[in-house]
Amino acid sequence: MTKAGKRVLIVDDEAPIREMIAVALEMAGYECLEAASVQEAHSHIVDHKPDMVLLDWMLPGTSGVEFARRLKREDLTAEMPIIMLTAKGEEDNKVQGLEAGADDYITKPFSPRELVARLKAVLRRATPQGVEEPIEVSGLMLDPVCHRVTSNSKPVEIGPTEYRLLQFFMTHQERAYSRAQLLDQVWGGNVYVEERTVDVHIRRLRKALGKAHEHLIQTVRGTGYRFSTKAS
Amino acid sequence: MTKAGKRVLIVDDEAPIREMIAVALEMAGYECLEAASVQEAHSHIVDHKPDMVLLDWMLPGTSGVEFARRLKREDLTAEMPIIMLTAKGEEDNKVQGLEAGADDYITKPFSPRELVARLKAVLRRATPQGVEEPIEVSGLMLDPVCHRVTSNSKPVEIGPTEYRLLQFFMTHQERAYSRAQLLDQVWGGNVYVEERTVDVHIRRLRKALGKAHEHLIQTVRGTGYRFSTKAS
DNA sequence: GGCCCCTGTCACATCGTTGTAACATTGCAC
DNA sequence: GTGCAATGTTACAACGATGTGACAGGGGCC
Repeated sequence: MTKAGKRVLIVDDEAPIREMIAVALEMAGYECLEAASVQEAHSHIVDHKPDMVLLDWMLPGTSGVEFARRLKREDLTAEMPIIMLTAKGEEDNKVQGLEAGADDYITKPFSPRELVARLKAVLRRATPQGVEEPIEVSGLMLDPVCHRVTSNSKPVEIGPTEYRLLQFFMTHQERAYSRAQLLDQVWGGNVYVEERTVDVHIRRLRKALGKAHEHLIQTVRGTGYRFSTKAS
Repeated sequence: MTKAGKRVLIVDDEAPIREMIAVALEMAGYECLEAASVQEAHSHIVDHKPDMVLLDWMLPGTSGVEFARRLKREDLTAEMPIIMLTAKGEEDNKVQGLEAGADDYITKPFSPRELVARLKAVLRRATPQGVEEPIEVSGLMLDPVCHRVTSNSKPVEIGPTEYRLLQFFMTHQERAYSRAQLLDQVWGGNVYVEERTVDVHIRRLRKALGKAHEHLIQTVRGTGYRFSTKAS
């Protein structure tokens, strides 16, 4: 859900440059949107809600800085990180760019590696490290910060998928979910796996939780599964 | 200790620039020291133990880079964050500056806002100064003052990077960190290295700690690493 | 210059995880 | 009880993530 590529909007009026950037980013696992103009960029933003924007300094019509400023002013987009791209020699613009609210600033030419590294850094800082509180249910505890699960204080060994599954259940208790819903929420929307795979992971999770807590994961016959403290 | 403004030492031979920076920083709640030369800077450092140094590239006598290198080499000042200031067009020096041990790098002209932002970022990353107590965990001890690590009283030979990595872990126990976060915190946000590099240094650290303590550094599959005394 | 240490990266080895299929069991409808 | 569908359980091969050793470049030191 989070690890699955973030969406990056590339705004540049030169198609080859956009393309080059897009290729680099896609290889790094990002999903790319491209826009040649401010107008196009804006509609992309509205339609697809990208996680961040790569914005060229030079754009036909409204300039990049101006656009950045506008994005930062609107509530909807104020939190969206922006990296500005500029040709070498326009160094003076740097200050303007950062003051317009850009989160970082890259001078062309740049290596794909540098781009990806900076992009990662910016995304990392922008992603609110929400105050992740541990969740505890009758002796079963999941601590997102430590990335650890304990059953009556004893550590529980589970793989990443089981961890996400359990986390989802513990944050959505008492409600039944179909296998399809679980695949959506835990695996991520755009993967194709058999629904029966869910059963197997449920089994693994139950086994890992042991007799002490396996009953918390209940089968809802004909529908799916439910995490509940009440007896079924 | 933290709430009260941090002390920042400004080293630049041009008084007006020092003044401008000082005003900006004081408005942001920092306490400023000024030095026009390396000698003056050095005595300020000895006398007042600033929390960080803003260092101009061009200085009479010893150059800024050289001074930075010297600071990083001496135990007393090795942990002190440095931000280098440079005039426009000396972009190439950037690499030199960072390699000399600077934590960040700002090109003149810069906005006060940028300066304060970067300074905050660097300070945030910096290990909390002040009373540097040795940290001890089940026979593994790290003494920041002596810059030394011992495992059951036997000295542990590690390089600078492994030392910083271990120090970070020991001051942030139990919590899981991604490779990206470790790069941010231990390497500094402005270097671009492969994430797998973290694995290699983890390996070197584990090897150096030996069987007695290597288990303290735990792999969190699919996520990163964690320093913990509890079994995984 | 020559030596040594540290660093970042690569290639390869190893290990854990994952999805699927095959088979066993359960529960429900009749 | 019988039959059928849904679910539980196990085994396994492929894949991805991590461990590991080796290497080249750079800088400090003499």
